[in-house]
Amino acid sequence: MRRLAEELGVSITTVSKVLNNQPDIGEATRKRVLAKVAELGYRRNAVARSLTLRRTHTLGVIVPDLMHSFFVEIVTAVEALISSRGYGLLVANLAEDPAKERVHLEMLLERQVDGVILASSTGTSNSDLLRRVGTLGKGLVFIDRDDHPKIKCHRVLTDDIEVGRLATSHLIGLGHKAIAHISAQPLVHAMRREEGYREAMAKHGLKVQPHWIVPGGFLQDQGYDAMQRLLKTAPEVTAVFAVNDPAAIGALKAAWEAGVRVPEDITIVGAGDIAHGDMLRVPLTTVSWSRLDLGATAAKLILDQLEAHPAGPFERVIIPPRLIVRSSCGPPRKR
Amino acid sequence: MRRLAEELGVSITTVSKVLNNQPDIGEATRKRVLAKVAELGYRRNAVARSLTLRRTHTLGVIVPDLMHSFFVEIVTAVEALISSRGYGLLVANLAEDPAKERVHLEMLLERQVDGVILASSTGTSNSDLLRRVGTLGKGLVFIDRDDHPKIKCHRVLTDDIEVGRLATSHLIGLGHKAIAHISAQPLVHAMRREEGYREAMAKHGLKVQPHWIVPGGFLQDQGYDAMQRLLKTAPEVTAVFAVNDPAAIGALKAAWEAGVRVPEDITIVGAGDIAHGDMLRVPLTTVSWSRLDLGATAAKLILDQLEAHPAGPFERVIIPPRLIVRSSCGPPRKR
DNA sequence: ATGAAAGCGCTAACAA
DNA sequence: TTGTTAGCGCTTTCAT
Repeated sequence: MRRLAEELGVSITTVSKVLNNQPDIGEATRKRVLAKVAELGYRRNAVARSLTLRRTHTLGVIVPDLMHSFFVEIVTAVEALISSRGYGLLVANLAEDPAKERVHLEMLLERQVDGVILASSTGTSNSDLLRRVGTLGKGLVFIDRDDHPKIKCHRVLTDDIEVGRLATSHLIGLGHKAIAHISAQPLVHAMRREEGYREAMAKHGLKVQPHWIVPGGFLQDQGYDAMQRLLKTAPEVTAVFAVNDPAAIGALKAAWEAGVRVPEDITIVGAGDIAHGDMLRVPLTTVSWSRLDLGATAAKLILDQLEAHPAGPFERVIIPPRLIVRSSCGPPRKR
Repeated sequence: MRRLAEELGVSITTVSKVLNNQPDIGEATRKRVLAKVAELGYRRNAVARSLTLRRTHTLGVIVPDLMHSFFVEIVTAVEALISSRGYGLLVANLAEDPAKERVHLEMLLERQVDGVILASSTGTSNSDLLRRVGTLGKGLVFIDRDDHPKIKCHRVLTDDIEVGRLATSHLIGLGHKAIAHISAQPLVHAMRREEGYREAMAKHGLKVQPHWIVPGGFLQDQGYDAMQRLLKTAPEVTAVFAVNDPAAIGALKAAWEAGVRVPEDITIVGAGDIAHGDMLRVPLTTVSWSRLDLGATAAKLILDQLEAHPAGPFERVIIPPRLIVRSSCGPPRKR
């Protein structure tokens, strides 16, 4: 910038003003500066700019598992929206290791991001840091999560109880009675899916046997293990609602390997609408809510808070879930 | 930091030195400072730090399609490695719109990233910017790409000719003679896959009919369209090598919808080893090279250049491809 | 319409 | 061992 000013014989201030479209600059000077900028291929230093402005025009996003298409789709939506508004996106992946969350949060805070979009994989830790994010005037949005009830921030999520109800009611509607659930602890969205499952069962007068609820997790391997256990301990079960699609796919795999056919012998429904779920060996019936809406809404909320309504209320946006019927579910048969 | 210094009655410099583990600080002072840091929950401002250091400890990565598991896996590997070394990752997605590449590159340069990892979707544009990346002393690595022959930078890629050979030879070995190729232009890695296809055909004395090469692209929809055309124009074809897995999946879909069975009526092989490729309706035979190695190597090269060997030679690392046989390929039959 | 000067929060010579 | 000083490249009052 100094170089520009020197070559043009104007002050640095003038250059700065042109670059920021300040109105108090003569048309002639403006043109000259702009020409020089183009000639030298000058680009202003966002780091220096951030230091004075106390704005980095950078957001951070933390996801539990970047390999899962669900989160990738959210990140993609966020990136698309904010990059069109001149923001950059720092991506941090927990790789399902909750301990990393703190490190990543600190990394983002150190880098002075203007806001954080978080799909936490821990329901209780790091609330000190999260609180600080708000205190520092930064934006904070929880996506697909409803933990940390004390933290004041935007939340964009689906109705997870409804997710559980939708999946379970579908199975019940097909005629199933012995319906198992592969669960995940201890995040509230997982617990709510289980709650929806229980509600649907109760509503139809079906009693849930304790051993029908098998602790699994959000990962394919965990769904696989859970299903293996389930096949042994609960031969009466004809249908399974898995907490999410990766777990459902793991369950599918475990079933095949055990020679149990899906959907003929056992029926499986997932949640989250994983990529290529329609192309699977058994196209997966699932519950879907828009990742695009989720990501775009989160991005919009945070950008609005930052640029338009710094003191606006904290929103809570529900992305409605809907059932997607494919072929992994059928009526019950004896096994 | 000033606050820290004031409360402790020492100079800002002293605090800075402690924070940077400088050896010329008394043990007592060091402890006092560290205690205060913990007490106040102080974290240094990376923006200010970057300004003086002229290092942001941030890398940028640009990928053509974040939704494609191939690139997500690379990004994941990069993020895992660099975040463990204290670096942040700015992610930019082209969403298969090559025009965005320039904007994203400028965004990264403006933000003074220490290096950029690039899987370009344009073979010729933006070489001015790319050259500048090198000039500015920043790291630059091409991943899975070998375009811009004039640009001096690290390159981590696979042997794409071999990819084409591997896929095609497999089909030939199965007894196929009329083998089509769904191609993509104009990036050299795509052209090399086609070259490998031609080589393998030639080596086995098979003549490639011009209409067997159908222009497609890297996207599922493009593979779908290409296959639809192919089914009409080349009924003699019994096997297809698609430029990548998404295109192969599109082709699979087009085949099913046309009532053509895979692999019985037509056999399909892809490239890139997409996530869940083994769980597809027809588990996809493909050529695979490690995305983890690709990403980790790229990250290592750039970090080494930055921290250890600023003047080291530009490396060219080849990640070897290998065939993964699943069930989308079988021997030829009449259609 | 233009510019001088101060300052954003930090690091690094160099002195003391 | 500690502190003083001068920037890093930019924006922003406030004069002129």
